[in-house]
Amino acid sequence: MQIKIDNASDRPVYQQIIDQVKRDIALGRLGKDEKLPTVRQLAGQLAINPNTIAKAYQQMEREGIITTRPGSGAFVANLDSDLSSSVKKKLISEDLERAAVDAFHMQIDGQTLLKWFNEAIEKFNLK
Amino acid sequence: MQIKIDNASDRPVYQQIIDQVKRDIALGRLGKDEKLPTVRQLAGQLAINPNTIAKAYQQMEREGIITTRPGSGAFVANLDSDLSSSVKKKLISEDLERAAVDAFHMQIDGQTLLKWFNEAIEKFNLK
DNA sequence: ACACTTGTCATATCTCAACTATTACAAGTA
DNA sequence: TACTTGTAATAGTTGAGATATGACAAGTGT
Repeated sequence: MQIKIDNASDRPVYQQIIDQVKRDIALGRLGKDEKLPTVRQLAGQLAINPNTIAKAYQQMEREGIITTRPGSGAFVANLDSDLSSSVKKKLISEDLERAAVDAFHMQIDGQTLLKWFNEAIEKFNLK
Repeated sequence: MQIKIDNASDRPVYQQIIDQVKRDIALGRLGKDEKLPTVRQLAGQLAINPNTIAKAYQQMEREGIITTRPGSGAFVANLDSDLSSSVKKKLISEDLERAAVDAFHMQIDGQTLLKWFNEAIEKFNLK
């Protein structure tokens, strides 16, 4: 479990942890039932407060990404999204439209953007 | 100039304003040299502090999105991106990969994601 | 049973970004 | 000259994020 914290980032530390765990799962680097580092382990390794790690784990559990058990640890859960299709589309389209707006202002043409999009999804085996 | 503030959003107010101005420009609703609402106007309309509007305008000027002149107002500037191609790709790919990761966890297949992507870029006439 | 590990909880404290409130000023407009 | 406009400065409030520390209940291993 290789996690890196970018202190220059405007993104909070606990959110960076969530991002990277979700990314590793999507990339297949973390499989179902696989064990995550313990709260105190990761806190020591990253030299940050255990509460911050705990916050990340708790939020991921709420999202259904992992399951946690005191005494055992934290483990990757099943893929199980209970969101409605319309909510899913809304959440994801926000990211996609933000990319499109930025592309416009950066004068990126549609063809280039599509190429980058394909590169992005090839990293993750969607479907 | 129709701007809506979502107080429930985790996104700061000044950032929401920037998002929507950039979006309106990309959508063609705001054209070059077109005048934005004055700081005090928009502040009154949204019932928020003028400083917050000013902050948004200042940041947009720094980004080259608009030009401002005391006494006159704020106006849409030229499209003029000075970022290198690699930086552009990095910034945009962050959004695209985030969408891909979320899609994975929401169990969205690649085909559906591609459809949503096309819908997103059709709103903006990219080239 | 016992010692240990693990996630969780609670409290207190610190920092910083965001926002508000208010006043003043310089540049442009009419 | 009177007015509008963006900008600046100062002071204050709020909340999120992070830290420090200690305790607790649930699970593990012997």
